[in-house]
Amino acid sequence: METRELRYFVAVAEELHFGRAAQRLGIAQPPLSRAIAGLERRLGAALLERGSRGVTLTGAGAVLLREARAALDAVEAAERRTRRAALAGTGRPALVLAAKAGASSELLAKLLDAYAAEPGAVAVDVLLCGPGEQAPVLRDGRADVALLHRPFDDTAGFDTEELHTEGQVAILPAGHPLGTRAELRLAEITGLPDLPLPRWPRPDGTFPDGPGPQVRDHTQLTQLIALGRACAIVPQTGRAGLAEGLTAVPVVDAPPVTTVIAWPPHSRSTAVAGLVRAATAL
Amino acid sequence: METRELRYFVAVAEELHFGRAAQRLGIAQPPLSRAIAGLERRLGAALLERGSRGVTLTGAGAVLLREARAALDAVEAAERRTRRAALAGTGRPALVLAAKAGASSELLAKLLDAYAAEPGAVAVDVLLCGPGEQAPVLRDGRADVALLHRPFDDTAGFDTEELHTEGQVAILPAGHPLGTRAELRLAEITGLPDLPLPRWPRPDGTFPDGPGPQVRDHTQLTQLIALGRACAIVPQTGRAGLAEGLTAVPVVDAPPVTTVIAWPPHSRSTAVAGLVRAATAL
DNA sequence: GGCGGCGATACCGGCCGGGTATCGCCCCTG
DNA sequence: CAGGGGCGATACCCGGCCGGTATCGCCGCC
Repeated sequence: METRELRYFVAVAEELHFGRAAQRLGIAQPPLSRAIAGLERRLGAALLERGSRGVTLTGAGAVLLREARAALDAVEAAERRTRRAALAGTGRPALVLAAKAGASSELLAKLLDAYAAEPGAVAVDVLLCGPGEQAPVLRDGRADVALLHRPFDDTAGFDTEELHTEGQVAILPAGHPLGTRAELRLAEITGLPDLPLPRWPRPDGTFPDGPGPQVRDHTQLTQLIALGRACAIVPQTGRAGLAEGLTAVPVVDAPPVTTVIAWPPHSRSTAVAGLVRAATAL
Repeated sequence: METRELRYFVAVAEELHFGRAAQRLGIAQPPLSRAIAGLERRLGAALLERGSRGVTLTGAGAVLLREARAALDAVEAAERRTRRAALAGTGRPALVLAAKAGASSELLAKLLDAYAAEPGAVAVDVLLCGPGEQAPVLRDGRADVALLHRPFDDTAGFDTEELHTEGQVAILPAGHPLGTRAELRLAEITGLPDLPLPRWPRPDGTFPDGPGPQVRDHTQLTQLIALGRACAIVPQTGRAGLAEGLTAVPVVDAPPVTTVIAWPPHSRSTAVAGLVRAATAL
């Protein structure tokens, strides 16, 4: 199977429409039809059900969609990482570290400093991601290493080392009655009608239903809290540099957050290994 | 990048010789040279150093070799799993479970029984592997799920659930002086000049240096022990059905062995999920 | 200096991927 | 019920690229 065929199939499987898929791929529709038909013939399996109103995936098609996405990510990763490795020594970014924007900034700074002090350290770029974006970025090669936060991020499929575990705090508007308490419990916060928890975007960009404002980044969040329109539960270090007008109160029964450093399991490169060593030595 | 190019590059990188690589690929040498040159041109990176005596990998080439192997495994896995999914319902093997030959046979039997009793269970094939072979088999799609044994097998890159933890025992020839002991320590066994630990093949098929006979499977091992030419340290359940002429003694300070069920992280198919559920419910 | 090994280059032929035109089918609608 | 439009499949053609053979250029070694 060629990657071209996989790309074609993914396009059709996502659009469920040959015409739109062809358009997205920048080719005409007939070659696309032929390519899919050829794929099905070679696999000896129907991948798509051509019904009278629209196209649907067969069981085998659903399997191929999942597997093809993973395979294409791996191919893309190969290309990107090779390009990056080729620049090592000459141009700059020999290693890309992905981290969630607005999180672990202190840890991140210490890590970069510690690694830079090592002999043989290469230039490290930091790629700041939206929540939950680190894993895909690591899978498709835009990054080589990532800082993830359990239990929010799924670390499945990567090698990891734990770096740090911390409790969580509630961030409240400064004047809020609960802000004077020494500690809180989850149940006291999740049910507040005046301060709903915000909704974060899902990986596909849409928002879950429910009350609470939609937020896309940290700045929006702090602003909303300061306005008294929301509250949030975040790891303790999120309290550092707390903006004007916000208070933090520990939430004793919130699950602890573990920051881990993660990398693709097959990429035991010396550069990655060095960064991991620096991280665990912190 | 097309998978053809990746296959070509891997062949050259492994052979470090264009002629032999071309032969292995079943093509002539000139198209291969051109394909690699094209790849290097498009990546803007030298992958191979053509020296006067032979070809060597550049840094970027080494990165691409690792990444390309992973990517090709993923593509192969996509193809195999799709073919298998297409047969589900009609022909038989809809799910393939990899397990180490000669290990966990009791657990395996219970697992297969428990899963078969579930509603909606599909046909499961068991693929018996040599030691350490389960992970590659899972990566390239020959299997969908595997039973692995920590700390021997590397579970990096997979989702896992722990099933069972057990201590290890030493297997000795029946008449051996240590065979009468109630328990042993690692240090008492590893140094025995008359009963060396056997050497298992590495993933590439070669054997590490050292004393001790070379063994490739469980049968050879038991035979060698019965002959008084070796001893072994194996998980407790390996004692079940102990062959004539062998004794087992617990090794109290050997690391415990955990049997886990593992599957590729992206393949949350209902069939795999059902098997995992059956396994954890044991 | 000649020879042999090896990768690169030159050149050619056939296949296949991609394009345009068109068909066949089904659904929807007036 | 007839007509039209949307959509995927088919027919057919062209060009590029993949793969083959022949040959060159370079280097090391008898």
